[in-house]
Amino acid sequence: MSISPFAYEVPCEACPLRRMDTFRSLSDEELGFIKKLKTGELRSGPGTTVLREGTQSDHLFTVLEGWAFRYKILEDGRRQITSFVLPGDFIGLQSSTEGIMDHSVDTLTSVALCTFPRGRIWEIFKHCPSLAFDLTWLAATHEVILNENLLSVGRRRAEECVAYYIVHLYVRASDIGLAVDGRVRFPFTQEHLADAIGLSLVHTNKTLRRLSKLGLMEWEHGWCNVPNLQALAELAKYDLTQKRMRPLV
Amino acid sequence: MSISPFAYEVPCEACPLRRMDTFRSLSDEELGFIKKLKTGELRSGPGTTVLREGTQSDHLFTVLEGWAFRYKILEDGRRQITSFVLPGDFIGLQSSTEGIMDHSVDTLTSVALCTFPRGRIWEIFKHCPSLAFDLTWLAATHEVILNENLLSVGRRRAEECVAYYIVHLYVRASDIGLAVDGRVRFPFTQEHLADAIGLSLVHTNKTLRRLSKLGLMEWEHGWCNVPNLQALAELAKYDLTQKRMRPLV
DNA sequence: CGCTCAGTTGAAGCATTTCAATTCTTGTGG
DNA sequence: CCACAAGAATTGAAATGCTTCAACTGAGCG
Repeated sequence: MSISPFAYEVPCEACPLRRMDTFRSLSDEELGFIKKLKTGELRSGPGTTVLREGTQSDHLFTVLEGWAFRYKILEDGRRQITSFVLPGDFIGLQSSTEGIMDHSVDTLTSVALCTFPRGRIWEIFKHCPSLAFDLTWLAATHEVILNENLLSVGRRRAEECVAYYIVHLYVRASDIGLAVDGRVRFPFTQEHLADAIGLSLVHTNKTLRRLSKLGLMEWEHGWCNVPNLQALAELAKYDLTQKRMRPLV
Repeated sequence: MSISPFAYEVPCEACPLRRMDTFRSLSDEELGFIKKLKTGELRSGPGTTVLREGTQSDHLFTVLEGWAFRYKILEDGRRQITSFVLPGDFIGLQSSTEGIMDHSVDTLTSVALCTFPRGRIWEIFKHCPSLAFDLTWLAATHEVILNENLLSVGRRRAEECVAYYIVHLYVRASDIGLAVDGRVRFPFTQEHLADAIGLSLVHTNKTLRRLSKLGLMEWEHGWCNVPNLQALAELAKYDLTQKRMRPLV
């Protein structure tokens, strides 16, 4: 996985997201609008807390590059990762009012974020409905992810649970063009995975090993390969066909 | 709990939601817009499936009255309830594109829904940004609920988990004025609760009994009373102060 | 080259599930 | 108004999946 390929601020015309065919192309008007709203970029190294639960965030972010994750923690340290954040994701909107975050976001890799002032979000709705619609669509899409994960954590057993999450991440990353020779960068530890699926680290590890020995997946040195997605998805009792697609408008 | 207090279609001016002080009041323009979009009402008895996962829904709904719940099921019948649906909630938006639902919605009581054609949602964004903003805010609010529940299912132990969910529902229902003499209608079975928190029915039952004996809650004949919310919330390690509020706009 | 963090493994303990049976509620028809 | 059936709640006991503890191995880094 490359470190940021651009050394300083990116003009929206050259936004790396625009090159991904997962995202719809924008009209000149939309583009101009985004440019006007964009206040800058935030670059952080791995292991940085970008947003902290309980604090107020004056900015919303679009992820241009890198991996991060959203999570909540109980007072005694138990952590639940609610979702992973990949390029194209929008973060900061999922807060209660007044910009108080209901969860934290930490980076996993070096990350480039595009920043927008929260106070001006309203302008999007007022002047650029198509972008506002995208925003809502993004939120709805994220909700689909949360729903499926909730099903997983609540009702799947360890083996299904791990299998599901591997498939989920593998597909998501592949969809935005992060696969290289069928392998996808997994820039996180087994502990992160454990915290995402609500299992203990040890049991997650043992389950991973079992899946590996069955030849259903390989995850070494930060790269993951799933030779037969269909097979792993079936083990997870997960319907691969319900893939997310782009908005109607 | 009363059956629908209105026998036939409700004009938006008299919408029961408008009487709740949780919801912001609408301008004449907004009201007119909603009236134009509203295509009718859907009334269903308890135990009805309003939306089914995998099917296409041409309508979006606002809940005027009654309880329902969103859920997903695995092929072998294991069910995860992702959230309960109360008056003021919006359902149907949380679908993948093309209106294919990613989850189902069943009613718990008699329910009155206000219906909007999905195909015309775009008009809201185009012509009534403030309502579009509300829609997004609603989605973000729901995400907060999902996040907290995910934390619960994944990382809280049985006792905390049950305590959290009771508090959550009690507060949510109270907030929209459903509390009567400090008691709230809980029109669902212990099995529903079990499926919401990802525990077995038996263990949920035993945990409920324990909490009851501790005097932290009473739930009988479909009504729930929590004499000391703070105490129950503390047991759940849940911060009651992070209450949701209404949108900025 | 040694320190630290991530991954791995076995074994013991325990929370939760599953099984099975009984009681309590609620609604329905005689 | 009572008897009965069906659904919901309750309880004990056995089974098990997952967690915790503990120890070791391996990889990456200064």
